[in-house]
Amino acid sequence: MSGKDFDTRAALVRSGRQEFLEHGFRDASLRAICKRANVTTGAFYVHFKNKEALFASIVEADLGDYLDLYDGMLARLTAKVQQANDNEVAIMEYLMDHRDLFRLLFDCSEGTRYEGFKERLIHKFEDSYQAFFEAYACVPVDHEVTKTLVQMKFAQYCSMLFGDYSKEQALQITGRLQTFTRAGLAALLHTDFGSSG
Amino acid sequence: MSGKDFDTRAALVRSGRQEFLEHGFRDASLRAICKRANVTTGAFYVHFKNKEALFASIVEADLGDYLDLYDGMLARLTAKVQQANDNEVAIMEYLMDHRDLFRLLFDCSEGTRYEGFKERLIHKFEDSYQAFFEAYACVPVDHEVTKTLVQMKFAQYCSMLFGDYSKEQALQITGRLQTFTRAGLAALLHTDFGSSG
Amino acid sequence: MSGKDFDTRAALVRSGRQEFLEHGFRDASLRAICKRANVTTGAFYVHFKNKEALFASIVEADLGDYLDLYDGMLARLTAKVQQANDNEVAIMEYLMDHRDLFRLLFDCSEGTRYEGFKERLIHKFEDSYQAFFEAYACVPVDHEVTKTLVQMKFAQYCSMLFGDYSKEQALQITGRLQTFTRAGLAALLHTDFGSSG
Amino acid sequence: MSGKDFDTRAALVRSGRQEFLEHGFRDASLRAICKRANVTTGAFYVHFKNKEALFASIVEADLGDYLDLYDGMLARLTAKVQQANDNEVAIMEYLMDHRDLFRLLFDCSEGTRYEGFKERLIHKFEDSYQAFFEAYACVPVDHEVTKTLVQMKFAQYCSMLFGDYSKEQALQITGRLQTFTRAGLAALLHTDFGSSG
DNA sequence: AATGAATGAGGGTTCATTCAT
DNA sequence: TATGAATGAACCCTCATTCAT
Repeated sequence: MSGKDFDTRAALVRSGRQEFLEHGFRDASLRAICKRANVTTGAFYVHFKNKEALFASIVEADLGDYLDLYDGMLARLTAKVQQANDNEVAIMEYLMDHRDLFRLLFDCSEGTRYEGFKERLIHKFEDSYQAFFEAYACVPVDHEVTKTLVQMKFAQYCSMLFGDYSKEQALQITGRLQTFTRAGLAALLHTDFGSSG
Repeated sequence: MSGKDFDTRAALVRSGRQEFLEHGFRDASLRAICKRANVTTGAFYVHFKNKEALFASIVEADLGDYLDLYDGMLARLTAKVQQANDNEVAIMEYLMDHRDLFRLLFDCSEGTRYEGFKERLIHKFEDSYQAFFEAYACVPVDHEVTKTLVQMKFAQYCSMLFGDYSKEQALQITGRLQTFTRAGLAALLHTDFGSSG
Repeated sequence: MSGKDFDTRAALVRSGRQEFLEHGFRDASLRAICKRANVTTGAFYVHFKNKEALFASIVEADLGDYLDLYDGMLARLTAKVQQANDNEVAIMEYLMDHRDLFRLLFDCSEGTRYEGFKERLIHKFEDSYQAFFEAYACVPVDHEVTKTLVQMKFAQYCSMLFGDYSKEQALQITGRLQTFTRAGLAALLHTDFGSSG
Repeated sequence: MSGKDFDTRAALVRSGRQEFLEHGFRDASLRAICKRANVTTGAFYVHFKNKEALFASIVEADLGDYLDLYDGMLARLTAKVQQANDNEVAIMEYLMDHRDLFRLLFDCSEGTRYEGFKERLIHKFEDSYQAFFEAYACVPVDHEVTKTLVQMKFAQYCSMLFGDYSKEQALQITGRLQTFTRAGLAALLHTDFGSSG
């Protein structure tokens, strides 16, 4: 817990984040992470049990201490969906505020215990969407159609997450796309959502 | 030309396809491919110049001989988009007819010369969409919005490609989603596409 | 002994000679030899027991059937030396007439049973030179000096053998160098060899 | 910087030198080098980037830090030749003081960036000799004759370098051979070099 | 006589992790 | 806390040779 300790650990977290983002967990080299952090491999193992522990540490650092990753965040995100579809901007804002975190979890976690995170989150979204459809649709929506709609929604998220956008741009695009999504869903469900969402 | 010859090569292609689909090109192990095919590593090199040649062979076998991969297919696919949006089903059918091919190219080709295939294809789609919008939209569409729409469209394709659907199911879902997409675009462009596409 | 047989064997001998000359025995690839000869590896083993047998065959083909390599040729060559030093040109002519042979034996035979051929030949030369010196020198010549003189003589041979000279050029240079060698030896031995050799 | 560290590296340098001298760079096996040094293959790569780096390290260790290999040494050696031919002993002494170095560079460097070292050095010598001849000869000397003379000179060097001589013996033999060389050149050039060189 | 697929050992190299210091 | 040398398995690939056809 001394100042030096913190520096080393912080440097590893920083360089680990970069390497994992660039190459993914499996293809990231521990040596490269250490080299980028100006730290020896031995020092690494003082702070982290192994490569995966570094990944976990990065992911949890991004999450902050107040959030229980596995349950809390999914609940948090899906809760917003359940408030109907007028909170797209809120979700996008949340994702953009934890950009590296979601990039890592969505695209770079293969080989860690977080593998499949995106898929699990998608599954929650599917349930939420399906519930929403059952509540509002004048016409039944096939579950497989829902699945694909959720995939498309996640593609929208990822487009922002992995694109070169500022948070402001991302929110603006999200706003524009709400027109698209809302009209599309209205047609699909034979439901009029009104003008405000 | 003996029976045995064909068997080994075919076994390598089969096991290679599986391993590449499961782990991606880079993380697939040649030893594992050979073991799965009940073949020694030396035998592998009788049939293929190297690991990438196996990948190329699989990809080209899927393509068939009638298709020029790099130019032909992109042109072929994007041509369909340029015919407006009433050929979604045709595109989906094409993709589903070459399912493993596109799975490999879209998701498992990192480290091969096919790397970036999906991104290049997406870029072509962006151009096509943008051209389409400029022709039909009553309201200008921001290029960044187009990009995200294309990402969503590819998510739709991938949802079928990587999901557990028969071609028939995929086409049916695609049909249902046309309602969604068409209405969404109409709202976005302030354009009425009529009832048939 | 059929026509076809001869062709294959001859092709292997020809391409083997090239590959051995270019890479040496050890670093020459049997596959490359076969490929250059448009012959399969299997066919190779019909005609030759193994890689070394091809080398031996090449060397013996060059020698002709009338010459017993190990003893005969050494005797032949060293006999000339014993006739004093006025047969330099004859030796050079002999070497140039069997140029590939001596290139192979001198420089490309590592790993074969011919390895050390040059060294053995050099040793014979040393003996011959030493005997010559003992017969003609007015002053004793240290054996180690003899050794180096023989090395230099072989360097002269190799300079022609591996250089890009026609036989005529080689003989001409040899003639010029006789002036050098003779005067040098005369000074070393305190002996006057006269003007003709 | 610990004692163990130095030992391993030194052991690898020592065994590498032996293996390279015995088999040449290309045919030396890293595994064999490691085994001879009682070290795992992994340990090798702690100390050297790759096989060639070990070779370079050995060569540069032999050179010492005061000498710039590529330019410096060639200049150094050829400079001596340009001082006429009375410095044979100095050259020989220099070579014998860096015996393994020159053995490696002359005979074992194929496949490394030092490949062709001897040939380049020989070329420099040819230029120096030719210049010397043009300055002192009463009779023109054909360039091809010069080439062969240089080859013979190098044979003399190599005879010492690869023979089993002490430095003292080598210098003594060199002295004796000066008689030979000087008289030979005098005859060839029709020039009297006097008694001292 | 000829094929060419198959073998299995060995090539150089990289890896995450351990451990004496 | 930190070092960095060491491990040993795994990586992709090449080799001379064998053998069923």
